[in-house]
Amino acid sequence: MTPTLHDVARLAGVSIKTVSNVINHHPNVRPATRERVELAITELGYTPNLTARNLRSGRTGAFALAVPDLGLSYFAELAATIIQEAESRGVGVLVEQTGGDREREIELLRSPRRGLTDGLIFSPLGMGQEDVAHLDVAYPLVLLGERIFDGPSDHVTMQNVEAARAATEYLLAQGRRRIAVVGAHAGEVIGSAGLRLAGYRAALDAAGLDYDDDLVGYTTMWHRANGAETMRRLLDRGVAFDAVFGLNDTLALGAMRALQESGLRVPDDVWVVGFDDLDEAQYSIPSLATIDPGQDWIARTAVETLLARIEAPGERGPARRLLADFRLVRRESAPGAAPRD
Amino acid sequence: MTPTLHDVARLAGVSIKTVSNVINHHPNVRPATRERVELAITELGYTPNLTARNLRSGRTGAFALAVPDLGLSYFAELAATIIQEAESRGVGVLVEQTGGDREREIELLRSPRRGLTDGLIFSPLGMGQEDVAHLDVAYPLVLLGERIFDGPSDHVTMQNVEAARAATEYLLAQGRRRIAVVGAHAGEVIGSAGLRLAGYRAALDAAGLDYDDDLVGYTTMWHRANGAETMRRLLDRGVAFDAVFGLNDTLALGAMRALQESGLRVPDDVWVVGFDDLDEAQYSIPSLATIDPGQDWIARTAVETLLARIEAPGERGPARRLLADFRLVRRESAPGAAPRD
DNA sequence: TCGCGCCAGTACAACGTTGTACAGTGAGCG
DNA sequence: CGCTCACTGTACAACGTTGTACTGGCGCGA
Repeated sequence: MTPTLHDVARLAGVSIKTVSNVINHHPNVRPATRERVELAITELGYTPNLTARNLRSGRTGAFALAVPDLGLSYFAELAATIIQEAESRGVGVLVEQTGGDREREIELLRSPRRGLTDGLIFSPLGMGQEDVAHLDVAYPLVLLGERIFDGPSDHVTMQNVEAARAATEYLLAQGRRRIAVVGAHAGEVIGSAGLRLAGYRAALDAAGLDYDDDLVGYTTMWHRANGAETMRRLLDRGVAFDAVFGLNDTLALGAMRALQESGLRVPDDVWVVGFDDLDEAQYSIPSLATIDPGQDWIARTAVETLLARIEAPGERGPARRLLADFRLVRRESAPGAAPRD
Repeated sequence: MTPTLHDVARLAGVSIKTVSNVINHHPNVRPATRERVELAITELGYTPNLTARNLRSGRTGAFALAVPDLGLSYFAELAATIIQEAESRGVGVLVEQTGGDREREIELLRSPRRGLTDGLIFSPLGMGQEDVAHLDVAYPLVLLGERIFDGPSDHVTMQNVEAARAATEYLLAQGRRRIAVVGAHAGEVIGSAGLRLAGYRAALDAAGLDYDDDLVGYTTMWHRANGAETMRRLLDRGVAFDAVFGLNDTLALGAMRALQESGLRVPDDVWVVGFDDLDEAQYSIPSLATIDPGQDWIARTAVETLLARIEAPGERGPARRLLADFRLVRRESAPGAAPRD
């Protein structure tokens, strides 16, 4: 079927190793020979068999990226950046979706399909700190997110507590006093929801304000629908608030939607701040103030770190912790002046 | 390093072929032997080397998916569905982004990385009908989208003309008479923009209305920003309209954004209909009426078709054309009664 | 003129797996 | 008792590539 080194070698009248040498630009090939071989290559339309090459070299030239769901804009944008970064280094990306399901995440770490790639960038959602041992795998692994800390692998993540605190402090500095939260996870301490809620509480504390659990809307998933539904429950409860902190942008957008349905106006009646700085946040009505958690940096750093591990096998070295810078993005939904620096 | 068949065989005191037979559930292995081998496998933590297996079998158990950009919600949702479908069949998906760039799309079709997978689902954006010959490749290929028709490969696509016509007819049936278009591509005949504009014109024709180019907003990209910007230009031009047909949802959402900035209200002053039925369209303010072009069916069908080709190599068979059903989704931005069926 | 070293190229093995051909054992049957 | 056959299991080759060790020839310096 498809031509191999043997076919090219036969046509060019040389050994297969010489053809291999031409392809890999090894020295010690006479120009005349090189030319003859190259002619044979183009004539047959030869392309090296990557599988065979991978078997020899032990490398595949690809890594896997495991995220909960590309339907969630945050992960879609993360994947887009990671794939682009990988592409610029000539590396392919196999994308896996876990649905945020703990069992599937654990399974995925040991899946035979890992053998198709040289490493994994993994953003768990269902697994938690108790599963840290599962991360002790034989291949290069870079962990993302805030479900598990101090694991055996490199970890690239964002400043959830600090950024959430900055968002809350911004609202407080602009005179907001009753700040509702949308998207908390009951009882969670670490994890994006837990950490961001902690940042919110830290800001309240620092301002000498009491934490009021009535202002906190709980949910499980972070889809738009959950944001809207959680906000409706808060409104039904009848507690007054003058601002909303959505623990991510989709929640905040869903919440804005529910606010508008109830006749409240953003930002006239209620200010809203989100978290993630999705592309969409710029174009919502009103545009959504949010936290840019440094996703581009995270994507780039995750790829760099993983490839470095892949290229230096053996040297385990200590696990690295890498933290992105964040930035408050002011927009119409929370139109205050820039905070003092 | 990682154990191989040899290691397992040595430990179990059998030949490597017997171990292979156990792993692949071949018959003619005595239960006692099987047990001994399985014990050795778990003891060593053996996993088959997929690369070697692929070299033998000529299959990789993965296919590639090439889309312009996962940052575009439409493609993110498409990729999510395709990956999920592939996963349910035990197949991996390598995702490539072309940026919609013609050169990169052509290059990608011949990239050595194709050798890492068994086939390709390809959604071109930069290539056009003149590039149809590039699709004549040696591996299984399923084409998506509306850039190229009657190519040598299977093609799964949607009813652009008919669906756009249905959207326009819906607006006309509800009494709208001056329908602006956002997102047209100048001079394009095929391609999503060209076909959907054709559907729009067909609806006008059928209603005995004249096509007015002043109502058509042109752009190149289909991002939210382009929708907003194009709408602003239409407004600046001062032509009156009572409805907007966004050639996709992101354009329509951007356009809604610009309408609201200008003080116009949706749907009180202007109705808006989009195309794609993104998740986001349900949660915008107001929610966006749109066309559901049958994306789930397209994703499922593309995977099925590709895997069928992969599993039946040799038999080229005629290229198949597969068309999804569409559906008008009424929402707040265009709140008419259901159209008669 | 001889010998050394370098260049060009070759032969072979190996990566880890699976298909094919074959060998040994024991049971069943005439 | 001997033959056949089914059942287990083995040895070897092959998938297509690249690293290693090697060979032959030529030029150059002593």
